[in-house]
Amino acid sequence: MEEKFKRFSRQREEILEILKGTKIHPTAEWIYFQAKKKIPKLSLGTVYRNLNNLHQKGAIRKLQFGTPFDHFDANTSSHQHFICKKCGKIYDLFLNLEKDLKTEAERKVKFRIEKVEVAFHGVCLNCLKFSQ
Amino acid sequence: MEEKFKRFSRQREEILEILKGTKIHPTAEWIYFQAKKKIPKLSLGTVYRNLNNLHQKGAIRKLQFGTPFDHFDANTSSHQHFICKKCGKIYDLFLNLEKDLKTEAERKVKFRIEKVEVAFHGVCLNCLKFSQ
DNA sequence: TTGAGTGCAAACTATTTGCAACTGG
DNA sequence: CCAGTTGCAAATAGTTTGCACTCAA
Repeated sequence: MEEKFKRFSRQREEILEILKGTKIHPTAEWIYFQAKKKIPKLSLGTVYRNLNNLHQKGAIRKLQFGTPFDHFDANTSSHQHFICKKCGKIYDLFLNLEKDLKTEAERKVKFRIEKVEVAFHGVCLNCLKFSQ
Repeated sequence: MEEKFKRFSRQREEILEILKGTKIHPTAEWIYFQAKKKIPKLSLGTVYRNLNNLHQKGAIRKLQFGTPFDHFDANTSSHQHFICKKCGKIYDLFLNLEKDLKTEAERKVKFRIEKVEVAFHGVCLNCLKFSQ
């Protein structure tokens, strides 16, 4: 699935491994600093190039939550996100209604729907408890 | 509802009117060029400042669709978007499942959910017909 | 050998911001 | 008046890109 690239590269391998090993939906820069621990000469441009490459190939998801940063997610299976406006943390949700949403949309319009993005915004339990 | 500002300004009024009068979910620049027809001295910075202001007050929605541009929408009632990856056009959808989605999410996590964003990506009917 | 991939730095560009001037109440 | 708002231009900052070099196949 993720071997649609022309060639192997240690940088790309490492970037994908790091992304698969976290659930925090990191930014390019976070991935860059993690990967730099193992590949000290790594450059940020390479991280961006590979993330875009992986995204185009469908190996990862690229997410925007209204912050100035793009976030990345190696979990490409159907799930949703909750973004806490206090702490900025991004949580995964696994709701069953997503496919119904697609079905309902397809009943209303004759478009070819390829992707559904669902994002919830609000305040997470932790922030509700402690910062208010 | 939209009069939570400290003072009246012709620029902000015009920006909001233009946004209310379109369904294309325009960018700041598009609004800028439209408004400039009536207020020639208008600057792009003012457009951004007012759009952010209106957004913070809840008078408009700010949308990101994976393009480098922010899009704006004066329709703040519950609805979803479909973005065509061929022509870039943004369509409104009005699905009934959105509140169920919120309910299902609230059953799973004890977060305070304030906003739900649903975006579909794919190819619209027009592009399906004509460009393949 | 060769062209895909990299590191580096400069370029790009959407958006934000500082500041002096303006203006609405 | 005087604080909110503007126009202008410069700054910011996340991302992209050109180029010479490296390295996988």
